[in-house]
Amino acid sequence: MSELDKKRELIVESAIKRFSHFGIQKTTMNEIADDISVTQPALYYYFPDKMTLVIAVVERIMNQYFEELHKCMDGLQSLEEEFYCILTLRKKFMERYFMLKLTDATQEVGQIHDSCQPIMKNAHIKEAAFVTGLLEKAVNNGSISKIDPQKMSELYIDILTGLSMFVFITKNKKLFPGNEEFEAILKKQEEFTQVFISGLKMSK
Amino acid sequence: MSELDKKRELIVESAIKRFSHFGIQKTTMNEIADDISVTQPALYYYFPDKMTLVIAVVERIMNQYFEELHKCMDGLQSLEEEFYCILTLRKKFMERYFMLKLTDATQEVGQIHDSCQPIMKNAHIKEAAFVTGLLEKAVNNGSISKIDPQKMSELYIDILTGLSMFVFITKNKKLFPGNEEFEAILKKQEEFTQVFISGLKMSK
DNA sequence: ATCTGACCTTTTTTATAATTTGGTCAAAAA
DNA sequence: TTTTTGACCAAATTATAAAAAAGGTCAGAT
Repeated sequence: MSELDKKRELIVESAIKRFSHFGIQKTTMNEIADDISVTQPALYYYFPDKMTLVIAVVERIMNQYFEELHKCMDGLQSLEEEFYCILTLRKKFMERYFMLKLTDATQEVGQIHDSCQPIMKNAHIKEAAFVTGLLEKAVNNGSISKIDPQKMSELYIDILTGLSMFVFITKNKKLFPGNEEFEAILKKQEEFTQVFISGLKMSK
Repeated sequence: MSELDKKRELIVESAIKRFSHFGIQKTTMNEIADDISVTQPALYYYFPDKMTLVIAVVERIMNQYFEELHKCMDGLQSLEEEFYCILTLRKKFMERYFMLKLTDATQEVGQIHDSCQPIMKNAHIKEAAFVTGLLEKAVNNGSISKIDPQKMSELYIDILTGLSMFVFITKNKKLFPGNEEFEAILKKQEEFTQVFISGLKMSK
């Protein structure tokens, strides 16, 4: 890794810390510069603008997610185990990066979050493809019936996301959610997963 | 119905029209008064404050929902038919009263929507109880397995609501959603319902 | 019992000034 | 050449104050 890339990494690391604590909008380029003891214009030598830095941060987070996703699948046999593993990993990342408002972006100023949309869309496609793979394996296993893996994976993920939003919006009056909310989401997602898998086992 | 109640009805009708077109916040008591050709203080003879009027409006809408819900169940046999009927009715009401932000209330000023919360919570309980009834019937029918009707009805409704939020938040960049969004929601909800019912048919 | 005009208080809007922020650039430092 | 800086700018954000509009009250008219 080149010296330039090392510094880039340092900046991204610092940005992640502030972004995930204060949010993207509440973090200034000056603060990030201070964190790594350089002046603000120095940042612009590594990243042409804030948007590019944000994108680098989000990409890094999503890559980490998929890395851990593949890792935690190790040794799992059943679709049940695999799905429950996904749920806990999603919870972990949602808790950690909630302030980035990666999924909702409601009431946040547009520009920057709009620029993340392509990455998030790509991540969604990637995650859907991953789940599709799990479903195909299960179909070939004979552990579930011959459904449309593509369609079902998309539906599954959308419902997981929808349930998160549901809890945040209806149950959360506070500024940011605590452990109870994340637990509530997980519980609902688990309940759903159980029925969903049963549904997949049934022939259409 | 007394003369007083008639006038109250007139006011509520007028309020519903404006609320569902411009939203609650953007509708003034003066405008409602003008609509029925009285001065603004006259309204306060029938409703002590705006909040009370809003509550009356929301209650009226929810009552209408449950009335139509019971009506459209007539002659239906299977759980599939019943669930699909619920979906289309929910779509109808969501389209009609979207501007009231009954379910989300994000970015809306708190006070008034907070006052609707008890009604909406009650409506949720009522709807859940209704679905519970359908599930119990289906269990007794033998058309689905012996699941926990209470728990499953709650889960079902929460996922329906979650899917609505999902589409609105992720797919809708525009200020208010059009027919495509409502159709997208319905489609996802139908797909989900199909798998869900299959899941209910499986024994745990 | 129902409604009105006049009035009050609190919010919300609007207009404007002050500040901060993202971003640039020539020149210095490494 | 590569990296960093101080000085600077324009656009966006925030702070402040004035104006308008909103919700709500009340004595008295109908």
